[in-house]
Order: sequence, then C-alpha cells, then structure tokens
Amino acid sequence: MRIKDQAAGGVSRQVLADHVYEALLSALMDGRLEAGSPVSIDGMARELDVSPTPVREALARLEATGMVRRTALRGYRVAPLLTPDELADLMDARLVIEPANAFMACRHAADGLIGELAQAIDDLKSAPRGPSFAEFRAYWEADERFHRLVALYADNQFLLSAYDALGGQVQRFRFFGGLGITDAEFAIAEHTQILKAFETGDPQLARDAMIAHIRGVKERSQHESEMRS
Amino acid sequence: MRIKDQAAGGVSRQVLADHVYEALLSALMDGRLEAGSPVSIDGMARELDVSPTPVREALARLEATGMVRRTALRGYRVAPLLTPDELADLMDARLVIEPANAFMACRHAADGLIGELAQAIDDLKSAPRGPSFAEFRAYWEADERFHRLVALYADNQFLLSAYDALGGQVQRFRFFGGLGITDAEFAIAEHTQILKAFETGDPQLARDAMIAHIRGVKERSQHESEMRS
DNA sequence: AGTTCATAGATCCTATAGGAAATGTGATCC
DNA sequence: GGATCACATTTCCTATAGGATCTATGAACT
Repeated sequence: MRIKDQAAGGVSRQVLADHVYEALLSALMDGRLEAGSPVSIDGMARELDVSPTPVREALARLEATGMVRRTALRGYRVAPLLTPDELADLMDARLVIEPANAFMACRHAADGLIGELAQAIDDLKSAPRGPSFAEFRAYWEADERFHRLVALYADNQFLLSAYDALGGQVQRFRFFGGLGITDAEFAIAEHTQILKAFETGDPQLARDAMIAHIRGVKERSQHESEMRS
Repeated sequence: MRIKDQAAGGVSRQVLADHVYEALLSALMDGRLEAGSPVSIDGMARELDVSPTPVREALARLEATGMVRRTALRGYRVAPLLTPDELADLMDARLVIEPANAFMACRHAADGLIGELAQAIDDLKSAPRGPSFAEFRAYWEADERFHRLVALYADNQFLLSAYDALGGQVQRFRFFGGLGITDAEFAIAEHTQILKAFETGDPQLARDAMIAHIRGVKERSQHESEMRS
C-alpha cells in the first residue's frame, strides 16, 4: 500500500515547479543564462522536458528575487548586471541591515551560533577559489551561509525577510567577470573578527565588526569595478 | 490597423494574472479571506471565472509578499495574523530600515519630496477613519504612501526592496479587529514632525523624527494588543 | 457502539491545445 | 535598389482534460 511512493518521494514529494526553479537558479548563478537575454517559457519547457505550466510558476517565483524581470506580454528576461553605482548602493543597504542583525544576534546568541559560524569560516578557508562558478561555488555557499546565520539568529522574521530581499542580488556580483575570488584572505580575516566579537558577547563589538567587514567588501568591489572599466 | 486594441488596452494590455493578483490582494487586505483559511486554486478560478492557470501564477507571486503560504502538495493558505510579539518584531525591523531611509532621503531631497509628503499628511487629516476597511482604506493608503515616499527618495533600489519586503505585513496589522484608526492624531503629529525635519534639511533630525514616530506606533500597537487579550 | 474500510468529492499538479500578438523572412512593387 | 506587405514561425497566454492524492461521508463488521 503505497510503499513504492513512500520510497520514491520520501516524506514530502517534490513538485515539478521546484525542480524547474532550482534548474533556472543554477543556470542564472553560473551565467549560462546571460544577463539581458530572454528566457522563453516554451523554450525552457522543451529544454527541461516539462510542460510550460511549471516553468511559468517557477519564473513567477523567481521574479520576486530580482533575478529575472517580466514585461507584460513579452515574457521574461534575465535582469541586467549591477553597475558600479548599484553595487555601492547594495553595500549601503547591507550596511543598514546586517550590523543590526549582528547586534541582535549577539544578544540572544545561543552557543549554536558560535559553532556554526566557526564552521562556515573553516569552509571558507578550505573552499577552492577558481575562476569558474563550479570551482568557487562552495566558497560562495559558505559566505552566504555565514551572513544568513547572523540574520537567522537575530530572531526576527522581518529582518530576515529584508535580508533575503537583498540576497538575490548579492549572489550575482561575485562571479561577473569570472576571475574567481580575489579577496578571500581579507574576507576570512574580517569574518573571524566578527566571530571573535560574538565570542565576547558584546553586541556593540559585533555590530562594529560587521560594519568593518561590509565596508571592506564595498571598498574592494569598487576597486575591482574601476579596474574593469 | 489595431486601433481598436490600442484603445481597449492602452499602451500595455492587461494580463489576466494581474487582475487575479489585484483581486486576491483586495480580498486579503479587507479580510474577506480570513487568516489561516485555505485558498483553493480551482475554487478561486471558479469564483473569478477564469482558468486555474492565471490563479496559480498570481498565487506564486503573492507568496513572495508573505500574504499567503504554500505547502508542497496541499495548496495555499492565508498567512496567520501577527501575534503581539511579531508585531513588536515588525516595528523593530522598521526601526532598522526606515530611519536610514529618512536620513538618506533628506540628503538628496528634491523639493518634490516635501510637497508630496505634505500632500500625504493632508490626505491623512481628511480621510475617514471608520471601523470597516472601506472606510479607512484612504487613510491607510495615505499612510503607506508617506513612508514609501521616504523609501523612494532614499534613491537606493535595495533599501526600497527591503522596505517592500516588510510591506505586505505592515498592511495587515491595521485592520485586525476592525475598530478603525485609533491613533490618527498621534500619527499625524509625528508625520508632521518628520516633514518639518525634512524642511530643515538636517538628515540627523529626519532620522530622529522617524525613530520617534515608529517607536510611537510600536508603543501604541502594543498597548492595543494588551487590551485585546 | 466503536472501528475500519470503501466510495465520492475536492484539490493539486501536469500536459496538451488553440487563440492572439510579436518577430522574422521573403516576395512584390515603385 | 529600397520600401512595403504577406506569410510563417515563435512566443505568450488561457482554457480544458486527466491522473494522483487528500479529505470526508457513510456503510459494514466485530
């Protein structure tokens, strides 16, 4: 009695739209779908060998992340890359939200947070940093995990939503250009400072460490943008 | 040569999913769709006299706003109402984002902003404040417009996204209970203080005025929550 | 009487089909 | 030769149909 289904699907069966969502996210992240290029619903359905219906639903969800944009009757397009100015704006927005997250997370910081942050830093150290997305994906994943942990332990669903609202864009500046991670040593050092601040339990210190980190990221990314132009 | 279509649809023809989105948003806002109740895709399609496909797409978009939640194979439900603690969290999150918006908006505040803020305050004063949503809808609209203007003039798309990520929830605490606007006088006074700060052109003042306002909202809403329980 | 089973209904999910609009290509005409 | 028009293709958008799963009502059995 339905044992086969249980074995196949596990506790919660996967929905096809979720698969499409993941596939599109991957394609967007590693640049197979280039910025500005159109994303055809029917075409993507043929490519993924599904019907257009789940593709349509996955794209509707992706639109909220800012990765794709929709025009009324002309379909979806991959959102354009960030200009240097927009990159600076993104960092300014992070400077508003993430230091507050750090402050709050430090107050009711369970021991769990310290350990998980340390783990994320270790993963950063050991992850490869090559030029292709496949090579530095683990690095990006650990970086994203570190910051999201802080947002998570701030224990405020609305601040987490606000952080996530930035997330879709955060992912994209890392790989544009495909020259790999160039500031890993700086980032790791700054993350370690944040961890140390959490260990002291002083919220003010945690906030300041986060500010210093994001300012560092902003400065370095601006520098790279200038060199590229 | 397609003049009829131009006249009918204007510059950009409406898509059916957009209509469904608007209809659902209205139903959610004025409580016709109660918190916790399921939102059937097929049922809603019958009720609105469309096919399930556009309903599915509209719900996928709505999910990102936090108004509805989706469980894998069991459909959508209206998100539950905020508890007093969650309400406090929401205000804390606003205290992180909106004062920063006010600070930045004040720096490159065009004259347009002053006038539009004044208009929003005038609308607040003249709007009815009755218990039903239809009665205080104009009030809510003016309130929302005031805060979004500040976010808009901060001139940072990411901060605007972060503000919007809170927006879906902001809308919902206003009408739960249906006793109308009880703190209009306080709110109008605080908004006026913010406007005055903008007129001086001092970003620090604008920030402080916004902080004072949101703290006021938080205090008053907590008070109401206690009385209700 | 209480539990178990079966049937019916509702619902979600996916695929298919077809209409409408936009885009691209080739032929015709000045 | 260049512009215009007709046609085909692509694409979006919506509707319909059917399979799979969940829920609920009622019957049968211990």
